[in-house]
Amino acid sequence: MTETAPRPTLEAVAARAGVSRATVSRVVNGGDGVREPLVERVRKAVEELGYVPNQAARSLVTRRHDAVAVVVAEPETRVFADPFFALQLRGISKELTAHDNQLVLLLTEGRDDHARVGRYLAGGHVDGALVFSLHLDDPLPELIQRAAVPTVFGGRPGWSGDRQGVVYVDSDNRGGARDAVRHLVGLGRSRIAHIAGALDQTSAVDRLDGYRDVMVDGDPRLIVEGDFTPAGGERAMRELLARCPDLDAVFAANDLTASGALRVLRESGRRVPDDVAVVGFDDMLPVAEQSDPPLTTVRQDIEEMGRLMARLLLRGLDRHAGEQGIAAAPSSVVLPTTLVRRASA
Amino acid sequence: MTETAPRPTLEAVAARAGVSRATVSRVVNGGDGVREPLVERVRKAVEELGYVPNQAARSLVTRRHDAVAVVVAEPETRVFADPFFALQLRGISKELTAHDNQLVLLLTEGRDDHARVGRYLAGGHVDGALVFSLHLDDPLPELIQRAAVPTVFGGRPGWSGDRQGVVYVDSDNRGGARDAVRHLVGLGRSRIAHIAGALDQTSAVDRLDGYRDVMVDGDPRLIVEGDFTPAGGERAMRELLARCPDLDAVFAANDLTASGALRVLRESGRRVPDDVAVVGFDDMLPVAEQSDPPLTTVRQDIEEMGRLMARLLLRGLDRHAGEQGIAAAPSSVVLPTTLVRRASA
DNA sequence: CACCGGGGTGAGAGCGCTCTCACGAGCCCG
DNA sequence: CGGGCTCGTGAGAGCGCTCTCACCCCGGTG
Repeated sequence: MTETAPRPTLEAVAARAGVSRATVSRVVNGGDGVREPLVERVRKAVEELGYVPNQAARSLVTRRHDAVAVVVAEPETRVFADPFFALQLRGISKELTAHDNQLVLLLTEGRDDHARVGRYLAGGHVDGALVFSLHLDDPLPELIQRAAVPTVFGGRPGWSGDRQGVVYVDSDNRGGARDAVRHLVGLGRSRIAHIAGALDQTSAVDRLDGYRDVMVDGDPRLIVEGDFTPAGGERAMRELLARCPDLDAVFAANDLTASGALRVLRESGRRVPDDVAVVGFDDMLPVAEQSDPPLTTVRQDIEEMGRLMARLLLRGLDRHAGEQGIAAAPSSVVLPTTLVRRASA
Repeated sequence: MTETAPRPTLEAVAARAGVSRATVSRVVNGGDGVREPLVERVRKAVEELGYVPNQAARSLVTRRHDAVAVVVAEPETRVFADPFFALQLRGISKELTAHDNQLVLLLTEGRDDHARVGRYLAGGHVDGALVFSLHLDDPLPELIQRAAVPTVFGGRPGWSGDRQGVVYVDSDNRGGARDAVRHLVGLGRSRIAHIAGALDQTSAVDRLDGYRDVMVDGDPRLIVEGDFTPAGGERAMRELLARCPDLDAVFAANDLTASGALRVLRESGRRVPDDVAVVGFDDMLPVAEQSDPPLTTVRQDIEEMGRLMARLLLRGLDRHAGEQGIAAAPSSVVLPTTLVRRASA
């Protein structure tokens, strides 16, 4: 809690180096077109004075902030129940750092906050935004569209790819689900149930679709909606067992759900994987690896998703600045998933 | 990815409202000392134009940014293995938002990043910093001290409270550990082991101290160092069983460690809690609640810790600005913990 | 040898805001 | 009824930086 000392300005550096402000500015910003001896002198002065450019002054004229907002809709309790969020953030952070951009974190919590975020983005405090908006009825995308800030979404937004110019990064939820179910089929299972996630989220819908892709003409009673939580998994599993005691496999929408299902299966006296094989989704380590038995699941490279989101955004930002030809606007990316085989299936 | 429109300036609002820039500025910043009719006119103009102040221009003159950096040392894999980090962040975010401050997230990863963070903080881009630095040998605190930025630490910093002016928020790790061990004693256990956390972190040291507070003259062979991970818990538990097969209770440094211990105990044929009672720490829900049996553990109010850190920092910032009397510099806070009884002990 | 051109450098005008002052009303008091 | 007050308002000077432009000094050319 110390008082901040007065910091040297460009002017001061210029005086010390015996050059003009303009020259110092040039050196500080790359040094192109300045002759070597001068560059050296300026560098020395910068060093000696411990000069650090004033970002506010710079932004004022450049209209650039080298900062990106990351918006996370809080009601996503899921976001806090697993390391998903943290990993993604790490990927984003790495990429932003590599390009000298700052990360401004905006966590929202209810309607009022949405307005706040909208105002902030519209306020032009950041160059772009990375938004996690997984619910179908989320008002955030709307606000962002109005704020006219370059944006990349994490996860396919609810209103689908219809609106033009919408860029997102997502895992191949549908393909991953297909792989999971196919794996179960390959194991000789035929009565394969699915505990879906909360179906107001695209990831849940996509995983369900993937399941259906494989289980064409499957028994609809084998599908129950969960909510991505262990408790939801338990509830759904009980219902499934009541409905179809003959099921021999379960594909759960995520690992948390699977862990709940596992518990109920154990209670009911079923052996996993002997009687019922179980596959999860996410490969959320503390859960998947520690569960009993360890969970076969679908892994998505979460950190890479984050990194990619940032990369896409920055690329888009460059386009605005550089205008180097018609570098196509970045388009959405869907990352592949991989099946991780453990003991449960 | 849309182009940002040119935004109205103070000047424009002034023109529309038929007043001077100064008056608009006054209204925008609270409206004190401006007569009602004018306030109204200005408000209307602001509304109609959709005016949002340019933060860069404002910062340039006020030297305030209304932004706080949150620095998280990445090597803390622990930080990403549980919702700890996310919860703390949520608490911080809430508090900052309530005071119209932005949250700039700085994740570090190795030495280079430390320098980067040091430069950033020294650059005066933010008004203060909240730093999570849990390792004893962390160079970050040093850098921060040099950057002369008001700072509040999350968790007691390694070099202890000796340096004056250091403010931190921590859980009562020692007290919580005492409660845990006393609970085991109350259960009639006497051969109580402790699997410590990584002892280069103050939280681990404090929990160990708490254990020792109760187990005075305890068998030193009952203490093994872990590393806060399930794998570490397994390893430590094996060693403990080999050393002291007669142990009847385990206090683990955190829930993850406890979950590893639980698995080894099960393997070894011990029943929990009948043969060996187990207590964890953190009350990290997905682990503590889902483990088998559910874990008795020590809960800390993580979100509150975050909120408190932010509050302390903002208060310190105010002091610098307001100078309202000798409002004592904020001092460190240690939050109480509570024992949560479940099935494992 | 005068001229032109180009690259390196400096001067200066803002970017949008806050804040200090000076100023002009009103008001109270003598 | 005039002199001081206060309160409300406007004018204007920066905050520290970037960027355009003019200038100057070269070397190469006609």
